[in-house]
Amino acid sequence: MPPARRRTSISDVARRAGVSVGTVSNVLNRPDRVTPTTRERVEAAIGELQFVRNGSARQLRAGTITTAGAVVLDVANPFFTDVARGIEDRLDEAGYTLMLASSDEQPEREARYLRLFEEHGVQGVMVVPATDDVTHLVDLHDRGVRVVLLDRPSPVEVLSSVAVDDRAGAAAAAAHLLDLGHERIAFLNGPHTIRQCADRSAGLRAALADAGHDPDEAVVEITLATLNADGGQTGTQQVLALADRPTALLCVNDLAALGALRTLRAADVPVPSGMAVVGYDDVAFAAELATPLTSVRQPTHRLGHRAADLLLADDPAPSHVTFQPELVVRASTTGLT
Amino acid sequence: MPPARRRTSISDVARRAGVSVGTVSNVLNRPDRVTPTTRERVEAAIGELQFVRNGSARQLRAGTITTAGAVVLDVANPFFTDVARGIEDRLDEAGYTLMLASSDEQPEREARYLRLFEEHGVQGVMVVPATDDVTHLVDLHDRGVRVVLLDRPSPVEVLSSVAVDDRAGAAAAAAHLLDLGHERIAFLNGPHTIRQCADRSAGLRAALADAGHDPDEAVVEITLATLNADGGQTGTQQVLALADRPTALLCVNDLAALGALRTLRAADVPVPSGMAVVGYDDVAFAAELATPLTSVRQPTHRLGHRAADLLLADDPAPSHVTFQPELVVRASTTGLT
DNA sequence: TTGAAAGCGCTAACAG
DNA sequence: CTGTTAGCGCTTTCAA
Repeated sequence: MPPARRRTSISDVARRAGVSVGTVSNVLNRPDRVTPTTRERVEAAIGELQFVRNGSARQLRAGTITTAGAVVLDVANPFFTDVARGIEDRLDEAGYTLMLASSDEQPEREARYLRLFEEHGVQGVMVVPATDDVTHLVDLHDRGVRVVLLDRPSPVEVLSSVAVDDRAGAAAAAAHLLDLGHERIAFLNGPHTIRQCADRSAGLRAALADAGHDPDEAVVEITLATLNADGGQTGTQQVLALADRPTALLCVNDLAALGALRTLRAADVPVPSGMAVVGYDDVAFAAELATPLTSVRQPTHRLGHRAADLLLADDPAPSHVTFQPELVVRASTTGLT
Repeated sequence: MPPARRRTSISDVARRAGVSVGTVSNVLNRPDRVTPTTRERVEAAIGELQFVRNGSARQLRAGTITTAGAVVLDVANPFFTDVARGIEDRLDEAGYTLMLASSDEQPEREARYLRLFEEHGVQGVMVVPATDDVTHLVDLHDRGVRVVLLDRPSPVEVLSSVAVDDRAGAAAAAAHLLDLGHERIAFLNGPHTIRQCADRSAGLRAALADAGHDPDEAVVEITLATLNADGGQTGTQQVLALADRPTALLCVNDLAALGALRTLRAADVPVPSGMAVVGYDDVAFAAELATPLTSVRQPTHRLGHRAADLLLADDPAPSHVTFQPELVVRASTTGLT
């Protein structure tokens, strides 16, 4: 940690150019209001001194900035980076900048970044909440920060949200597996404090119940410690150790499915004859795996784009957008190439 | 874009609690210097008013903050997110926060984010330069911002850098392909303005020359528009259209290799008998693909961790760290499972 | 067109 | 232990 440096300020520039600070500020913000001659002098001074505006001071006066923040569960998950990309693209059009952070599903980390963003006066935040409790987000909203819930429907009217129907996604996967004759399904899921996970669980059970099965019998749900390949690996090991082993495996995301496939291969369990596998998100590599992965596709880019839309909207009234997912069937369930 | 909101300030809190602003500041920063009774009163006021510190003002006084910025080429590339993860982990230990941005290999975008970071007084920046010219980074350094070059060796002594030996990586891939009898290699590379790409090209050619081949004959280099799966797909189509088709394909990263494999499969070109494929980065999914991918592994997490180390170092003297890559051989070159 | 000066919200030095 | 106050760098009236 180096010692605090003394940055050159607007008054250094003013002195150098032989003008007042007000004039420097003018060439910076309203160049037309200043004589070309003096402007050139000031610009020369800026160049020589390598002057860079102090954003904090600027913002302190202005109150807020053209920056938005996003907090997702895991930047290492392609699903979230694709969503972030959608956000960035939309923000870019409006001249806004995105600050991206990852909560790692930890509410404290989420809170920390949210606070950082708020303290620095962002226009708004888009967040995939790490927990079911959104009161802190409502508070944030009440303090004048635009809040858009990402990837999950808002439990409260006042917060905007852009989501994908998670019950439908899980139900589609369930229907497909039932079609193929599977009657016991293991679900490698995240904790139900994450709404998407709770919804997918509900969707899965509802679909099974509709088909005349007892969900408590038909579904073995395992809660993953981490929603990535390592989590999927550990979860799959647990499934394999089960006495009455299910014949199909639904994974909370494709990263977990990757871990599952790896584990099944190591255990010499053929896919799908020994165990059918369904992922979630349909990330880029899903189609290219050793066993191409059946997965629930979500409109990632549009999700992010739309969220940024709501963030930037002139009308502060909250909106709630829900997209529909789509099951993409591949060899990990059908065995067909 | 909502209108500027009036945030509640420290003086609002002071008024409410019936104390001075100095006292409020004290309970915020040095709680021990204030009587428990008044502290409670102030804390109550903070709670009632939902007060949130104004970071800009705070920082304006302090001069700089415990935040670092990182600009990578593409956040959607797992290689970079893994590096970012290494950075974050190290920064976290020191109580620092990371602001992550993606330049998309565009120098203007890189400059924009760098400026944003600098204006907001970050302690330092870690950047994977989008161009070969680093004078703007030297200037940044001269202005007192810590600069660490990520994933490429510094061309100037004064800038710290953390890199992986790109010539060695490409050379290892070349040696492996030569061993297998390949004498013509297509290289799906990025523009040479990106140093890593230039170095890998040089390493590849040098290795071939050392083995007695004429690099101009043995290597067909194709420059990708985008360093991802789409780029790899387009590049591979070009390779397949070549009159004297090479027998091996080296890709600038695993994303491009993913696109290559997809394209080869669509064209019914068997891997590796019709075309051997080597990736770069050895990302998580490389081992799980339909044809497990031979790839050059880089120590991503350590790379980021080390970069953050340099950023945080007490000693401002520049260091230059180079890691060695490691070729991981899989079926996409050997055909063995 | 340019300059002088107030003030954004906060922290820290100094008085009381 | 608490209050007063200067000042961080900038933008923006208001005067000249």
